[in-house]
Amino acid sequence: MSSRGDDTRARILRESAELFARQGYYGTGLSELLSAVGLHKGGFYHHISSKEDLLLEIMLNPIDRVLESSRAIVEAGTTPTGTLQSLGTDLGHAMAENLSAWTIFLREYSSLGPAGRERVLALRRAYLDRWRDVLEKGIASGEFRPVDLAFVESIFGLFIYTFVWNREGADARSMTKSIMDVLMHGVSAVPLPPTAPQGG
Amino acid sequence: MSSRGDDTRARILRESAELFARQGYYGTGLSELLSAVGLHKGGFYHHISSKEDLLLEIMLNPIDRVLESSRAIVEAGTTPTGTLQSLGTDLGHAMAENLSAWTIFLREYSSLGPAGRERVLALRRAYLDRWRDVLEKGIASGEFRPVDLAFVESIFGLFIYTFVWNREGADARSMTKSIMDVLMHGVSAVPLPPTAPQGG
DNA sequence: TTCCTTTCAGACCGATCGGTCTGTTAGACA
DNA sequence: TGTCTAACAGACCGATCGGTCTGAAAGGAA
Repeated sequence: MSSRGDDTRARILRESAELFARQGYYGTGLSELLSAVGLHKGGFYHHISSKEDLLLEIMLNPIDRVLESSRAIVEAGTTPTGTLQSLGTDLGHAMAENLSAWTIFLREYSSLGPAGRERVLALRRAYLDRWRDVLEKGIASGEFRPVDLAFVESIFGLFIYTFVWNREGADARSMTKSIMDVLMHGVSAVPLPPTAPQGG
Repeated sequence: MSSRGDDTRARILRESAELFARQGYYGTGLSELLSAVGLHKGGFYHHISSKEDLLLEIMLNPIDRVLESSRAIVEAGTTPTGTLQSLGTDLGHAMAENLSAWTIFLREYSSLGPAGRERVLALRRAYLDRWRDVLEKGIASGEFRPVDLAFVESIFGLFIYTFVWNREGADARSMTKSIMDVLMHGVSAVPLPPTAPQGG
C-alpha cells in the first residue's frame, strides 16, 4: 500500500488527459505518453491495463463527479429556478476545474469500445435526466415556459465550448454566469430581475 | 473534364465523412476508407493528395457554406431579432443536411496541422462574428438585453449535439425551432409571444 | 491505327502502432 | 542476512499505419 504507486498512477491519468485533449486519443501515441509521464513501457503497463481502459477512466471521472454533486443539489430541494441555477453553476465550475477531461468526454466517445460507450452513455443519460426533471417540474409549476427539452442534450457542449474557446479570456466564474444568464432567461416564464452587463 | 472523376471524388468525400464521424479521423484507417469507397490505393491517391487534406476539405466545406449564406441573411437587413432568428434557422438546417461533416468540424480540429487549423479557425471566427455583430446591434437598439457574448463560442456545439443525440428523435426543423426558442427568449429584452408547446 | 491522358490495381516501403516478456533494482519485512 | 514484492527498463513482437511507384487498362483525339 505504498503511496508512490498511487502518485505515479495519478500522474499518468493527469498527463494522458492533457495529451488526449490536445491531440486526440488516437493522435497520441504510446511513446508520447511515456515521455510525458517519464516512464518506459514496463512501468507504464504496471499501472495501466490498456490504453483504452485509460481513456475510459479519464472519461468516467468527470461525469461521475457531477452526477454525484447533482444528487445533493436536487435533494436540497429549493424551487426549480434555484435548482436549475445550482446545477448550471456546479457544472460550469466542475468543467473549469478539469477542462482536459471534459474535452475528452465530449470528443472521444467514438474512440471507446461498445462496453465503454454504454457505461459513459448511462452516466450521461442519468445526469441529463436531472436537468430534464427540474425543467419539467418548473414547467409544471409555471415557473418555466413549456419549452421543448430537446436542447438539454447539448448542455455539455454549451458549457465546454465556451470554456475551450475562451480559454485565455474571462474567468470560469463569469463565463458560467453568462451562460446561465441566457439559459435562465431562455426558459423562464416570468421576467427576471435585470443582470449586470458584462465587463468585470 | 470528365464527370466520372468528379463523381468518384465526391464519393470519396462522402464516404470518408461518414466514417470519420463514426470512428474519428485517426480511428479510421486507410484500408477502411478504401473498402468503403471501393477503390485501391492507386485510385484513391489519384483523387486525393493526402488523408489530412481530405479531412481539411471535409471540415472547410460546411463552415464555408453557412458563412456564405449568412452574408445574404445579414445583407437582407431586417431587425436584429429577425436576423438572429434567420441565422439560427439557417445553421440548424445546414447541420441537419450534413450532420457527418459538422460532427467532424466540431471534433477533429485537433487532428489538423497548424496550417489547416488556421484556415478552419479563420472561417469559424468570421462566422461567429456575424452572430456577435447582430447581437451587439440588438443590444444597442434595446431589442436584446446586455448579455455577455462569451456564449456565442458554443453556438456550434449547442446545435450539433442536439442533433447528434436526438438523431432518431424529432425532425431537424422542430429541433432547430426548440433551440432558437430558448435562445431568443434568452437574449430578448421584451416578452416574446408565447410559442406552441412541444408534441408535434 | 497510333498516341496520349485519365483512372485505377496492387506490390512495396519504412515508420509506428499497442502490447508482451524477461530481467533488474530498491525497499520492506522477518 | 536472506527473501519477497512492487516498480520499473528495454528488447522484442506482429500488425497496421499513411504513402509511393510501376504498370496496365480504357477511351477519346488525331
